[in-house]
Amino acid sequence: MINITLPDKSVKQYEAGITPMDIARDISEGLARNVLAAKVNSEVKDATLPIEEDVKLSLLTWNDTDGKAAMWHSSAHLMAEAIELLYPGVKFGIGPDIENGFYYDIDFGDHAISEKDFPKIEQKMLELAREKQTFDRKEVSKSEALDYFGKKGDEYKIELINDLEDGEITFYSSGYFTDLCRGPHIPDTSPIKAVKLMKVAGAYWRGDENRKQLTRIYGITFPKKKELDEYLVLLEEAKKRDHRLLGKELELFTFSQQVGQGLPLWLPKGAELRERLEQYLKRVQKEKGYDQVITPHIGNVKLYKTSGHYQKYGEESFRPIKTPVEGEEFFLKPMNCPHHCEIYNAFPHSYKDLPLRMAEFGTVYRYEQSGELHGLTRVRGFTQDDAHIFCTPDQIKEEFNGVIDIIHQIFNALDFKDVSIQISLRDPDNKEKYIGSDENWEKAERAIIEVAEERGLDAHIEYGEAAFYGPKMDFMVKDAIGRKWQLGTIQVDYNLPERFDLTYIGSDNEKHRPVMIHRAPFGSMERFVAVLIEHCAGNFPLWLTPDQVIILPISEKYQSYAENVLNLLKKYEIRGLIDGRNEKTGRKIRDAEMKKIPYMLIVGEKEENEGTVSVRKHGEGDMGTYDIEGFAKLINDEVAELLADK
RNA sequence: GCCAACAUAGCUCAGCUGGUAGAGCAGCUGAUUUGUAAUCAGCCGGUCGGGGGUUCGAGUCCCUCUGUUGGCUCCA
Repeated sequence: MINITLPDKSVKQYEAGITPMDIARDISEGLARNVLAAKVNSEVKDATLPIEEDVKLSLLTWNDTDGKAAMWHSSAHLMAEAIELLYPGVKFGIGPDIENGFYYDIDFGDHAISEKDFPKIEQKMLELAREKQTFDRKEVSKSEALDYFGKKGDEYKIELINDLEDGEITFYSSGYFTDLCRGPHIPDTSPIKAVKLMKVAGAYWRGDENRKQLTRIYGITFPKKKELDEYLVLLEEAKKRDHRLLGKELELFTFSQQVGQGLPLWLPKGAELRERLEQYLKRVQKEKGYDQVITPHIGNVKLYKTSGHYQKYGEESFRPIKTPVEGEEFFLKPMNCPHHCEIYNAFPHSYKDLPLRMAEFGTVYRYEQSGELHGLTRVRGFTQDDAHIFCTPDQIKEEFNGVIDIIHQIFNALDFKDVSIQISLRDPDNKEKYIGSDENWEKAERAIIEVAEERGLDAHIEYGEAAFYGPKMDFMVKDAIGRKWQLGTIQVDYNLPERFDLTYIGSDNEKHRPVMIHRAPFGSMERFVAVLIEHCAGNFPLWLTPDQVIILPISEKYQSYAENVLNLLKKYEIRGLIDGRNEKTGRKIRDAEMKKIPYMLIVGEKEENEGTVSVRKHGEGDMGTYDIEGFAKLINDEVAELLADK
């Protein structure tokens, strides 16, 4: 007999060789129907594999991430089977489960596949799923495996097998389809009740752009049709929040073919909003001891040879600009740091000057591959809320703390509640890759980890993800519908101080090398605004939104009263406009709601006589009557609350 | 850059297998003077992304360029 410990800590005894499926059946028939896989100790396995010794066991269902993964991985096999039946002779790459569904990379040979083919593949998958095909695991020797795919003529699988050790190779067969696969899989295909293929895309074999591009088909499956429908609704919701759509509707920004792809044009409302963000950050930074600087948009090629960027990115950048007479070469600046290093070098520095914090909303230009461009999130010209802190190695910790304060403060003001952090450190097994002394790296890495610990930040460490010039800390936010975005960053840099020969005189009257910290709380204004739009679905925080109020006179008779109200509100620093159109109030309200203006003030005879406004809040409705001062206080209190340094 | 799809009025879209462009909204004009999510009527508006080809005839078929979208690769 063996002891099986279940998640509720209860222990059950069974004959050795029992399967998780049998145990599920022993617990309840209902559970058995829902079991997709099993977690045996810490490994996820097929629910049909026998257990021979004492283990901890969790039975995984659709409610478990690992259960979903098994289902989706099995769905990838099911799709492959359907495709193999419909398009004989295709060759298969890899087909894993992903966060939302699965994909399979397939070489269709000369046959071009498109989304038009999806319905027939989906139908075939459902048909096969109904056959309740089991996933049968089989251990095979390397030569058997090579023999099978050799006969099939699938060079991709052969390449994969060649990278595996003999003895660790398993095949899974379901219905007419056999695949090289580590598993685990669901017991049979019956839980796959709803299938949706999402998109086709090209994907390089093994992610290598020099190798053949396979056709990747993405899909997702569910145990209930209803869940698929809900998922599609969620996708619709994400679509409605798309910053490219809202950017156009709310007149925030646009693009022009004439100006060039990836070069955003900020419209008045968008520019005003962005300016407000910048002013806010500037104010916070001023309080925290930053100095604002301004540098030009181009820099001599020599600057980038010194910084090393020329050697690294020269060929993949925009081509240099040449002066007509001297033939001198200049590059559009791809980052601000080299310019800032030269500002540092303009004067000698004492240790007493440090830390020196140099901030600039610097617009930079980077050549991005055309296929990479996307709305405001990936562009060729953008403005970083950049700053460089020049400090001693001992000051790193304190400076990190200061930057984190700023980041928290602004995320808070913008209603990003769910913030997580990635700390990227050196690959401990590969220290030669990095510039800078071992001692300095250790000091910086320790400082970053300590800061995260002392502040109790939700941080995780990634080894080997540091830049070659220093460790970094990246800030991720989760938006209102649960998507993760990478925003701010803080990076330690030992490289540029070296390359630009930055020094300060220490208390020992000797020259020392400062450390540089790059930091950008928003990252780029463009990307940040995009994320903000999607996060708040265009309903910006009151302090930031282009128009805070719109005054809706009931008829032209009340136009002058509306103007009086607007002028009074201006005195309280409240931004607004009047909808003086010859339209019915219902229409004006509707239009104001669509423009997502936070407050609507309806004024007619009653209000004019009493010197009041009738307040309607966006998305909520009638709030009753306020006098002007009372309303101004309502607005200003709300703004103060949002901007309070919590 | 690569794979695939798409590109028709300012916006959202219709236009079957090729016969010479249509709706709603927006805009303009007029009527209406309006009380919490669309008042009515009329008018204006497109060399169907650019170029080339097939055809008696191309928005529709083919090639090519540009751009957009979804991925891949990349991201100082």
